[in-house]
Amino acid sequence: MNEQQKRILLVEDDPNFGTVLKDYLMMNDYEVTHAKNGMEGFEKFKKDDFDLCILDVMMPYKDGFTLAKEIREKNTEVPIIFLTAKAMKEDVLKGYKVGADDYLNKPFDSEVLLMKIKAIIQRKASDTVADSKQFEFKIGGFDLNSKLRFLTYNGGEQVKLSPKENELLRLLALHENDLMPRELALTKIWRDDNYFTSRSMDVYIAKLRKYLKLDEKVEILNIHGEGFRLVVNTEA
Amino acid sequence: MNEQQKRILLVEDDPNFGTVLKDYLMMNDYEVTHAKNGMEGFEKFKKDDFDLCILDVMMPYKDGFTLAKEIREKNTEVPIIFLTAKAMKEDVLKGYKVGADDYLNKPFDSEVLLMKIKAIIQRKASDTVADSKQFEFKIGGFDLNSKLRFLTYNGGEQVKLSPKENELLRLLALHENDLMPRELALTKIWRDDNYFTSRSMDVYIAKLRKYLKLDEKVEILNIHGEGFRLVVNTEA
DNA sequence: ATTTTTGTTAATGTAAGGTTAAAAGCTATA
DNA sequence: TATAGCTTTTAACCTTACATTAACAAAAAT
Repeated sequence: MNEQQKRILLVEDDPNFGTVLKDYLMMNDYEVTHAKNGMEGFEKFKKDDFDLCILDVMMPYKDGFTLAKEIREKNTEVPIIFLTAKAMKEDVLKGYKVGADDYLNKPFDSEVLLMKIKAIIQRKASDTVADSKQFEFKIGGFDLNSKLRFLTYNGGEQVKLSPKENELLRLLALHENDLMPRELALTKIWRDDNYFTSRSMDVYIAKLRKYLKLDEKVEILNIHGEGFRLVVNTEA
Repeated sequence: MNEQQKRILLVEDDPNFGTVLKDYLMMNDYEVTHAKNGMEGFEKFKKDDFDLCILDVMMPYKDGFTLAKEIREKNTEVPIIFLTAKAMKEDVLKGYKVGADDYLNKPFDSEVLLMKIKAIIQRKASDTVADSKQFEFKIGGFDLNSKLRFLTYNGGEQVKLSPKENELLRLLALHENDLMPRELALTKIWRDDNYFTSRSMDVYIAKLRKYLKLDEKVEILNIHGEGFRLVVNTEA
């Protein structure tokens, strides 16, 4: 077998620590690009295609969170790990809002980092692959253009979708006729899973159902405790 | 929300360390059964269904390797992690021969353990799904889709099943025409075996019988004191 | 005959989901 | 910086879905 080497963008301003970490990761079969600050990090990010970003939070010019936000604007998928100088709850929260997949307090055990990297990359690999690039869907009489965020019924009028509406419907469409687990939507779209985000999602389901009412063959079913299922009934 | 809690069997004779570790794992959303020695460990293993076993190697009466061997005889799948007092190559090898999935030298970083657990459980999950988890069954004129939790009769309308209904019917289907022991359903589905859960199960049997009435060739028979048997009569 | 086990229906309590509306966040633009 | 126009979250209230327990009848075992 032999998966191809995974590519990591490491943004770390401390030259000693940065080089050591880079070498360590390379020894563990990752291809590592090391940027010395946020600016450089973003440049390198745009130029290349990474499987994971490891960002130091404390950096001159451009801190890790700001960089992460910029990266997220370009790419909503790539996993991000933050390195923080010490446990700072505020920061951690802020990090999660940007869509961090994990964070680590320096100094950290390098083996822990390695395990996290493995877990994260593997997780992403199993979700994403084919999915991540599909933006147009036929759903019964509807056409969803997920890039431009609109829904048309029988070529007629276009309904504009909000970002969340759009992502949720897209996720449902990707799993048409199959279970779309609640948890999946929450982690992929809301990047958080708690009572309120879950209720928020229910609100969006209600909105989507309203849009989809035009075609009575299309419906969103609930699977209690599991998630939702977008079905398109074939028969009359 | 969400995946169900994973169950860990922890066999560790040092009471202090054992309790601390148990608490730590429980804080991280695992359900932990703690056994204080190999004997007890094996008893608990037989009674329940675990997703992972963590075995201390050094234990009085029955060491971890011996226990692992016994466990393997009952179950070739369940992942096993060994805790060894210190790096001992010999032992490690011996462990792998028994089919250990990993080992850790005490003292170890608890976060590392956590990551290993996650990785191992996930890996198993992804192996297993396809094979051992069968989700579609034909039962006479019925089709059971156990993933989406519905039952159709002759391609007609879909009846939604509750989680318990679904799991119970699936278990019966897995043993079609054969005895499905009461105790099996109780430990696998209810994860508990007492008067009330047993009565609860009877209620579910009644519910399933109601659904299955549509096809008079399909029935659930009781084997007094033993369990139930899902039969599909072939002749007219 | 009488004690256990099972069959079945109904009642109860709790959790999850459906829906709408109000509040809070954003962003752009005046 | 105020404001208009959106998006998203939170709140509230209601309905449905589930699992358990109770209650009583029937069947099987002793």
